[in-house]
Amino acid sequence: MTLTSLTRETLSDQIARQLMNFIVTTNLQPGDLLPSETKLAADFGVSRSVVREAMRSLAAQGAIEVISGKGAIVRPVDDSLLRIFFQRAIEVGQGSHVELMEIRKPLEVQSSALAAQRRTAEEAESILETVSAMANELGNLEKYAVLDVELHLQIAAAAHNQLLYHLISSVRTMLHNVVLTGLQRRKGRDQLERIQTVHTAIARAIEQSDPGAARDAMAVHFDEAMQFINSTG
Amino acid sequence: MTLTSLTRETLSDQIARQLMNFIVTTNLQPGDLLPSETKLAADFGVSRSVVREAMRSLAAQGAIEVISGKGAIVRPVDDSLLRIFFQRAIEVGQGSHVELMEIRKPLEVQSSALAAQRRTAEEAESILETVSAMANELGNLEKYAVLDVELHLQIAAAAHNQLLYHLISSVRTMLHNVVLTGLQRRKGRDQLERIQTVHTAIARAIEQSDPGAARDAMAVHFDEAMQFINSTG
DNA sequence: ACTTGTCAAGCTGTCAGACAAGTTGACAGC
DNA sequence: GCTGTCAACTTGTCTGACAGCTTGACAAGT
Repeated sequence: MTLTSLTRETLSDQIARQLMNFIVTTNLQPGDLLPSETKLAADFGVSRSVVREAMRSLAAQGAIEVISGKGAIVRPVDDSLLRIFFQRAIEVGQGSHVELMEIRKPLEVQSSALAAQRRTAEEAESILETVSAMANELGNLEKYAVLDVELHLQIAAAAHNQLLYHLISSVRTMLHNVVLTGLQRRKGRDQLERIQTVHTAIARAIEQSDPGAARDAMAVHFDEAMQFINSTG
Repeated sequence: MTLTSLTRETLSDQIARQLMNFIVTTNLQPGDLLPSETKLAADFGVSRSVVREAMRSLAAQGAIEVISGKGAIVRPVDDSLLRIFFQRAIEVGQGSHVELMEIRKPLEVQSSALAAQRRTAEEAESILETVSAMANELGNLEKYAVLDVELHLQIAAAAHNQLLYHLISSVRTMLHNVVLTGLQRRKGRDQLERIQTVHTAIARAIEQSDPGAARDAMAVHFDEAMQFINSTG
């Protein structure tokens, strides 16, 4: 017989669970208002403190947002939880920016391949537009960086995989400074033009529904980016 | 001039942030005890309720664990936040098991390649041991499934990328039932032997420090797995 | 018709104080 | 050495209170 330490579930934990369940089963949509703390406390037969602590849990997990004087509204699923995870892991030294890049590469490669398979005509067009807009900003690093984010997210969106999108988006956010540094190291116009060439290849492969080519081009893109991030000095 | 809606930060949010900061800067390790709620309330000059709500936030994010009658201890970084994210995304219909598989594949492929580059001698050996242990359980699906999880996690550990490890571990947990179903569809002994062959190829490539071969073998493994998951009936 | 001022009702944020229940360590008794 | 008891400290929950914010209704003034 094996023994396992037992823990009574606290009231607020139970209520947090029930509230989450309530949101899902009654199909509450982002923006919808939850009952007030007083009412919930009465319904559950507990004090307001307990309900408040339950809501604090859900708010900390990004499931709801509590607005003072108004109430608690349901929040859409976004990448905030992922960002908290990555942030904390790095803070505590359980992860690094290099590790993030090692995750980001295969995800973006997959994103590129899926986009080539699933992109709508509109998505393909707007990706090509972004790439040509970037061609005009080779002299403006800041604008180029902004468009670069946009491009990668457009591709991720065209992959039509929301989990993948959130992952890429959150990892990208964490790496923002690293990417910028990498770009700055390639200040030379010829270097930026090389990036532009690869970007074009990716976009074209997606537009031509060629997953293999899209995958390869994105892989090249990341291998080259890695070089400039690692080149110290 | 652009206007932006402003929000006062609540006391508990401030305290949650400061507490997290305190944990990191004073280098508290998992298991270490935080000051008591009463003491913190006194130190911060606020009521105990506020401190409690702050701790509830951190507990919901898995940063600490509050034990009744004892105190709050620091928790190690694990994949609980990731699991909450995936769980919620799927509950709300913002994600699916297919999407999870599409994420899992590139991550495990990368994991396999990195493991081939970085595995220690001990890791290579224990991976090979697991594979040969699986060879003896071809008739026992349950045991085989348990060892399968172990193998993939051993490989992820050998990749020496903790973020990647947590991601793979959490995605795998979410897919547990799907994987089991996939295995059951391959009940035929010859089918399981095919899996075993590929597993062996992966392990051998890792042992021989051949990232390319490891990558390819893992990709094949997932492509074949996908077939049996998708084959309805 | 449209803005403005005011007010009441309801909500969240915070406080103080209380008691129950769990944990721990010290210590006496066997 | 083991056990039972007790005191000190901790978290869990409750109650009642008040400040500050949000919203909607409504009257007053243009």
